[in-house]
Amino acid sequence: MVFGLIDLNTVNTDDETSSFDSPSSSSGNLELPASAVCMELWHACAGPLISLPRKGSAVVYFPQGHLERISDHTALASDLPPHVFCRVVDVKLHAEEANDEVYAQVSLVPDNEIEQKWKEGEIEAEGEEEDTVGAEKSITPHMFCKTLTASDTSSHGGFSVPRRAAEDCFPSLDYEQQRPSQELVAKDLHGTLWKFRHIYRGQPRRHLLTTGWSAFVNKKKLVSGDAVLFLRVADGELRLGIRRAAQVKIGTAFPAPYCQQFTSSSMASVAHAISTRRVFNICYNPRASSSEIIVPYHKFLKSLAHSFSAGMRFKMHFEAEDATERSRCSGLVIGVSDLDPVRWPGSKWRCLVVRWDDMEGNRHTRVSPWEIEPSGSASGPSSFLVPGTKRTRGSLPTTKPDFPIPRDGNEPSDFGEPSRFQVLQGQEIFCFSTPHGGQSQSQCLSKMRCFPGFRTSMISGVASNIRHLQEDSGTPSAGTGFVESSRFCKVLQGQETSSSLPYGRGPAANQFQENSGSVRLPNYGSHWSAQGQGYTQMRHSAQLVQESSPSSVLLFQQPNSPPCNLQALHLHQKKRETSSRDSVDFERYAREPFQSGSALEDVLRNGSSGQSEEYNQIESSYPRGSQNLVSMCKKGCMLFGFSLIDGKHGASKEDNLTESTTSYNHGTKFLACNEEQVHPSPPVPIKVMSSSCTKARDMHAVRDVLLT
Amino acid sequence: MVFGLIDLNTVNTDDETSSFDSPSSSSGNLELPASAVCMELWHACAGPLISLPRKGSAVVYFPQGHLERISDHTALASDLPPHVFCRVVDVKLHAEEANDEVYAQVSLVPDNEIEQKWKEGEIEAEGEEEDTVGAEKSITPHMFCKTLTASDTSSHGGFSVPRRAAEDCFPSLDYEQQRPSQELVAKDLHGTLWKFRHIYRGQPRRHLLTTGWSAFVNKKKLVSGDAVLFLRVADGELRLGIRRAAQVKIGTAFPAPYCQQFTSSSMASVAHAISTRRVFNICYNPRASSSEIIVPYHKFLKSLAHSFSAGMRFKMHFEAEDATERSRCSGLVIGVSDLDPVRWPGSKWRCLVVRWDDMEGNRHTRVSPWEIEPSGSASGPSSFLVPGTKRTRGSLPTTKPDFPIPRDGNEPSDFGEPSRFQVLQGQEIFCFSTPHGGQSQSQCLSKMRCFPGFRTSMISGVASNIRHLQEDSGTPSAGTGFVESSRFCKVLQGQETSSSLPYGRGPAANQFQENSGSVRLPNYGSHWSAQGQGYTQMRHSAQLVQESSPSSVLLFQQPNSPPCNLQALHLHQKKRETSSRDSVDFERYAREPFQSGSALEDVLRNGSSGQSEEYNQIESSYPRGSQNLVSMCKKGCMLFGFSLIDGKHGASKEDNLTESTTSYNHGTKFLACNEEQVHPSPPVPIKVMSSSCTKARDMHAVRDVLLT
DNA sequence: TTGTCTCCCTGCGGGAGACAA
DNA sequence: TTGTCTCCCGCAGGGAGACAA
Repeated sequence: MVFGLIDLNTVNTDDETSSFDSPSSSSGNLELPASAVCMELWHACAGPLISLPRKGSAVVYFPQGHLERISDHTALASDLPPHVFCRVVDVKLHAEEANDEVYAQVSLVPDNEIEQKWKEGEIEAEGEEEDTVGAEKSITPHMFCKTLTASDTSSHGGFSVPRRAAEDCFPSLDYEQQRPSQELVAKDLHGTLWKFRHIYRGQPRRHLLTTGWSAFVNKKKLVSGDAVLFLRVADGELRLGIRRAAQVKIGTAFPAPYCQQFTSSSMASVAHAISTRRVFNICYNPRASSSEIIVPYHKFLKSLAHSFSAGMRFKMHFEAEDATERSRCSGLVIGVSDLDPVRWPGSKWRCLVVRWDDMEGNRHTRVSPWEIEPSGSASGPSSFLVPGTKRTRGSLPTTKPDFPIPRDGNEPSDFGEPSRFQVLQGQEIFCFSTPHGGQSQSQCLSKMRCFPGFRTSMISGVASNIRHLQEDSGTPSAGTGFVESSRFCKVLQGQETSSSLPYGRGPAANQFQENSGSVRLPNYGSHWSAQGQGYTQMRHSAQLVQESSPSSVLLFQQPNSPPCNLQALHLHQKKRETSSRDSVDFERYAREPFQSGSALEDVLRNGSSGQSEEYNQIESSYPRGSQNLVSMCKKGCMLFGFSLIDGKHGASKEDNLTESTTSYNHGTKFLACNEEQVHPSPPVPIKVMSSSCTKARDMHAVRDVLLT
Repeated sequence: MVFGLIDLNTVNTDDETSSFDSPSSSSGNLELPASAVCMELWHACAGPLISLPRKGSAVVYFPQGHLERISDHTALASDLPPHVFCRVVDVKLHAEEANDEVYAQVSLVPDNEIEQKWKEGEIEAEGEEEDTVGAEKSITPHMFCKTLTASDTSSHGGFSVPRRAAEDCFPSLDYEQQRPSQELVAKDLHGTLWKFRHIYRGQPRRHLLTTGWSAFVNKKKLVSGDAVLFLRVADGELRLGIRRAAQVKIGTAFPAPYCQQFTSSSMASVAHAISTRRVFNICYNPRASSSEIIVPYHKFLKSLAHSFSAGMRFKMHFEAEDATERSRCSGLVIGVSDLDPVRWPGSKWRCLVVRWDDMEGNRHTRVSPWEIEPSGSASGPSSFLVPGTKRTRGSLPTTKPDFPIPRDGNEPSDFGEPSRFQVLQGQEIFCFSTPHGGQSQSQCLSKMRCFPGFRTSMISGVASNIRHLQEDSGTPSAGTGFVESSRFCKVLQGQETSSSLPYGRGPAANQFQENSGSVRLPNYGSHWSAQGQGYTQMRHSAQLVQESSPSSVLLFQQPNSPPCNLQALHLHQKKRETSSRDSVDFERYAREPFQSGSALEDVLRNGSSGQSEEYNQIESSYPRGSQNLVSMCKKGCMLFGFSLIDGKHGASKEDNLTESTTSYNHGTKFLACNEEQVHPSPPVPIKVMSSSCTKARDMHAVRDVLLT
């Protein structure tokens, strides 16, 4: 049940027609095999940008890129083809002992069949439909992630726990006492237990972790800007993970020993395995932002559907270390040629010579086709970006399809379709509502790859067929299928929740078209659904802008996009009170994705028929913190005191209707901020930290010396 | 010059006839090649028990033992012979980064010639004469080693520097000041610099290291019982090493990464190298006490000269971790058989099945012939132990030489003949003066292997030919040639010095025979010499006994053994004031070892003609701390307030003459204590530390976790 | 609601002499 | 001479409410 999934602005809701009988446990028939580390925690730590190939899916492995990654360019791989078509045999989740960095070990086996298809130019989707959202399970609803503030990491005092997070994730305290406190025990990725004193004190009262917190910060070498995440798994156990800020990635200081094993030392064995068509392993660091050397086959295929030529403008989702770079990742293709015509003739790896619009970043002057998205007036994405434009099955999104396009169909990304815990982060959706063509659109779209839930739900509002939704999801313009997945939990900063609400398609679609200037953008990523939604409330536009404090934890809510998940949860809560608390049958969604007549479709069909009265009906049934939730919603979706319709930060619905361009700018701004949530890296507080907490830093330096 | 070699009870003196023109630098044509670590420091850290094969010498390598050492007993080595005859190609000195443990990488190459000789039963000494004491150089006279007390390692206060040590090793302070202090910078094995504040304060005044000391203790994870050693090398630079107590060997917690490389992972490559007769490397940990898998060829040969049979009693120098086990290492041979008749037929490795007299220790029930020394009434050693018995060249020390004995000649141990910094530790010498036969003798002799200087000088007093000295040195009874070498510096605990005094042979030999009940035992290890000695003083017996404090640092002085080195130094000081302070030409000794008519022989001839008036003449010329030295000697060789003739701990000369048995018991006791100097491991202070310094220990635990 | 600040207070530990072995 | 003890004192840092954003 979604009982515990309640969080601040987005709510996990279930389709009432789906079966919720199976309890949600932390194990199950998971797609990824049980590994050394807790899977939910792994995904929580990996963050929403993670893109993991699925077991059983078809991918392309680029030895050239692999050799590029490891410094040894002299390594032999001469007899390897530039593109090795593989089947993913296994994906194992791991975490570095030294720095808690998560990584995955991907086992690949060369697949002649895929290669054959590739050579024959055959377009195939090879029944990956079932694989897309399939087999995902094990929700971990009680979770929060908070970027550490300077106070959190200072040596004076402990960790300030967001109230809702504490109430959601921690055992409840006896508030009758003068200073309620308890001991929390949380297990990290390595199974290490950490004890904290959780106390509720201060004037005004707040939740704090005191004793034990400092030790944790020091041991983990956390600095302000890093993020910690707590999650309560099914049996009530607490898990504890960290996400380091991009700048101070210790991974560079401590080269991952296990990862290293797969990157540097075993290139020869990889080559040998490929030549003998045996299984080989590749290390996959989801937080490393280098070009991936494993790309889903269909993404690879689709990227080549474009005709890249000099002069073509493009956008790139540039996952730089510095999150701020993210909003400037457009460029111009100035040539198409082999990177290494001698050793890798015909390789698509970085076959495009590009010039970036801004020359600040020391970016590669070469990119691979699948890394970028063409932009420009004539580019394909606009074909479905125009509101109301219904795309039909088989229509090609690109204008110049000089390469066979994969057949339409339910072909989602192999790299983990957003499945759950997607949160409403609607601002970038304004691209859809404000098609300014070319660059702006593409810029938006490229950003959207982080939030596939939005895209999907967006499309669900446009297309009349669920399958079209999937189809569109696979269009290059929508991220070339390489959707960064928060497979299990896109844990969001601060008060954000871990699930989302699918958006109904019928009335919603109409509404969407009617209000072509504004888009209601419910979160959709996890394919959860809610039958009823407080739709009236949803239409309140709201936006939270990250304020001056860079490490503040805020939710970004698109103006005019309905922050309905809260209500939807309430609604669902009301309707499914009898279900077990933590059980949500995602598996069923996985097995029956987007089938007409399925439970999910029912939700989609009815989702947008929000009834505020339903919301009112259920507000009393909310178990904990319901007063706050209700008051928030009554105040126009206040989030932690911020009104979601606050004119200061958000635009009213009317504003957006008339000032879509302004809204778009908001959207642009948002994206940078949102990226910062993922890579919490405010420069200022980090600097403050390094000066105000010299002692702790010194200790870290000492440890660094010791460890190296 | 030996100017700076002065220390408390033993003195480095030079033969006045030798050339002292070449300054003693820390480099030179050293036998061991310059390696990553400071050689003097390495040897200082390795301690006096170290036995390193010499470059160029012939050794026997036992793959069987190698496989035994590494846990992988399934490793292939089936095609290797049990005895691999090798030539030592190189010896490289290293130190573990993690724990400062010293080790050596010995490069061996299979040598057909040696093998051929072995197969033909040929006895050879193959010109190793020159190699024995050859090429040793680079004295590092200013050095001291102190076992850390609880106070030294406590968090309150610093390190109490023994006065003499401070005066000898550290730059002198301006004692005019109220609290004289200076900054010391010392370099450890890895080249890391450590800064300490050296202050002379307190009432009464004492030398202390304060600021910086705690950091050093914590970084190195020192506990009370560990020992630190400072040495001042030629250019005045300070070196800083540590010797950990045996019990808390961190080496077990941190398996030596580099060492590991040579023990576990490369057995296959070793086998391959041997089969192709190429160079291979073996890790050699001088402080690990397991049976050595590399044994000098001549030692191997001589050990097989004995006819081992069931019922034979033996003694074994048991280098257990726990030093206290050292005095009970006798046993009975109960069988001779192959350890592994299938895989290693005919192997001498642990071919003797033994039963130990005490069954406490979990010792091997099998030993190798070269590990033990036969004992019993009929055993050979007594043949030259009887005072006055002159052995002639070619006489066999063993009674049943069923194996060809190596030809007589100047064939010292390949494993580092004691060269310098041997200190007078005469107690075990009483074996010679009190021959009780069999077991007692052998026990003494086996102990003597630690102090080959004594043996050599002892013999020099007996034999009329220098070459006989070497010959005797090679007899099995005198340590089977496997002499633990303090090649460069046997750094002694506390106030002990780092050089020794050769003992004249002519008059000394006479004297020796005259006073058959007591032996004057000047230190001899470094082949330094003094022409004149305050011999009257020397004959004062003195002994320091380790008092109740287990970590106290004391010198053990045999009653009735003359602590003459002090005076000898004074004498020499007087005579050679014009020489440069730190220059001692050891090289010349190395080039001309024991040649008749050489400078050294002159010394030996005249050494015992001590003149107390000479001592009196020079006392005023001693540069620093001379008053103390003089007063000490005048008081009957007081050492730090302990009278060397104190009846409480030592026996007077007369006592020893009439109570040699008692003296022998003293000797037995001494040896255990001396071992403790090498492996300073008092259990009590360590326990105290772990309770009183919990914080520091916790930090270590943290680091352990981080480092593993 | 929560980030930051300041204040309080404890305890660690460095540094000194006292004292005794 | 030096190991141990105790005392002094500075300071790091944990923990609390105040205050404001």
